[in-house]
Amino acid sequence: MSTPRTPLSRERVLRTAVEIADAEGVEAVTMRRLARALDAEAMSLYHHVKNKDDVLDGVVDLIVGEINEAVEKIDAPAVGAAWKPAARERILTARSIFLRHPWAPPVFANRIAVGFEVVRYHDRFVGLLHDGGFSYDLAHHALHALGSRAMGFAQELFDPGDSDASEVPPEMAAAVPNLVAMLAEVAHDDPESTLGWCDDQFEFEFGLDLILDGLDRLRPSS
Amino acid sequence: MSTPRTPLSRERVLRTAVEIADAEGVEAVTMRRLARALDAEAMSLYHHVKNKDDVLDGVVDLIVGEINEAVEKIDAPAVGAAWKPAARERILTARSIFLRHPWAPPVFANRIAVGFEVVRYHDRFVGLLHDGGFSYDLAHHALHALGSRAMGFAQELFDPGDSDASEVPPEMAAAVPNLVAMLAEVAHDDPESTLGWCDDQFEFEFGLDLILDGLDRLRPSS
DNA sequence: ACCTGAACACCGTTCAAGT
DNA sequence: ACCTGAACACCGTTCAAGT
Repeated sequence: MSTPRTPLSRERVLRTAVEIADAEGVEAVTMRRLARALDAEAMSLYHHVKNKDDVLDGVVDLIVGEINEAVEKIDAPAVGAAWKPAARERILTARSIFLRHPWAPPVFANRIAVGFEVVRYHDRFVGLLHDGGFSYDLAHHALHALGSRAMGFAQELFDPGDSDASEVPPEMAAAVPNLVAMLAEVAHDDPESTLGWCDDQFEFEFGLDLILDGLDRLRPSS
Repeated sequence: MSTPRTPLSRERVLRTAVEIADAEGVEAVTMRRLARALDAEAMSLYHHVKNKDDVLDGVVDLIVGEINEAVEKIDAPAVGAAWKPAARERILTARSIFLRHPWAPPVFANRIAVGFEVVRYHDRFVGLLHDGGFSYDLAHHALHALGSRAMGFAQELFDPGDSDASEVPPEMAAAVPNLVAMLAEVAHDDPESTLGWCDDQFEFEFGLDLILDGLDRLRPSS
């Protein structure tokens, strides 16, 4: 009667979690919902993952695994000044993976535990910087300066360009004259930003290049 | 018998929420816990706040209110090249407020709705940039490039300097040789980072100066 | 108007029991 | 070993009722 179910496994649980999040958002990923998608009971999951936090940690590492696969494929040796376009390409490739999982950045931001794939990504990035002439000390500062940008996404508090100058209520407009003036001048024609609450492509690249250029200037023997 | 209770109000609810978060962390801020601290029932809160999201939004704005108060106090007119030290001081002052509320950055990162104080902070910042010679267009890019740094905190994915080279397990060490080499060289003597999962002071200022310097270079008539 | 108790519809997770 | 049902201790929130 019942088809032979494929057995549960950590791998399968995590992949299913990503599928649910892609389709319905992260908030839809509950232990009960996850179990239902796997045709099992919620409590069965606990034999393959420690708890819900473990699920989210695993999901993060799964996605960074995707990123590592894509990024290490394009890897060409880059010495000296070539570090910058190489780093840029890595980062924009990483970003392209996030565009398929727009719910992921906020989840990443809230994780404390770092999995192997995240460590691996940063290891390769440090290698790239070092080949480019960075001391390990400067490479360390570079990672901090880039923050989440090193992995392809920016976390922004709010997008002042999202609103229209004409839609600011008058009593508020008087209190924030500079923003109103800015909005009047900045035509924001892109229909929507690409990574949800995050950034859009142009602003991401603007900020990225600003930092990469700054780092290049600090690079010894440049 | 019972002392005359001060009546509930949105203000009082939000202030209490901040107190609880300061003392026990944000996860302790539940409607029931909040009500108990106010000597009321959970359901009474709903007459003063719309729901829990509204509480968190309000808490964010309350803290940015603190920041605005501190930041606008130190405001000296800064035209031309003086924009940079002025922006730097604003941002580091904002940061000092966050040091009193280390639980706040992750909460900020997850909010979508932006309150008046957040808008006001950015309005003044845009004004400062404009007085410094930035076009509104460049000021807009600058806000995006700075992201949360404009308000005084950086969100980092993980701190590679947090671990010790000697404590990396051998089988992992072989897989991430660059990080091991970096950790061996980078002596991390600061006892702990200042903003929880975030950044420490030196790295924050390093990244901040990198961006401010880059922006200054793009500034017209510099 | 402001406040309340009981109840509802969810969570993640523990436990003792099944195969 | 792997899986399960019932139950526990929480959530945020609705509702009808109190003053």
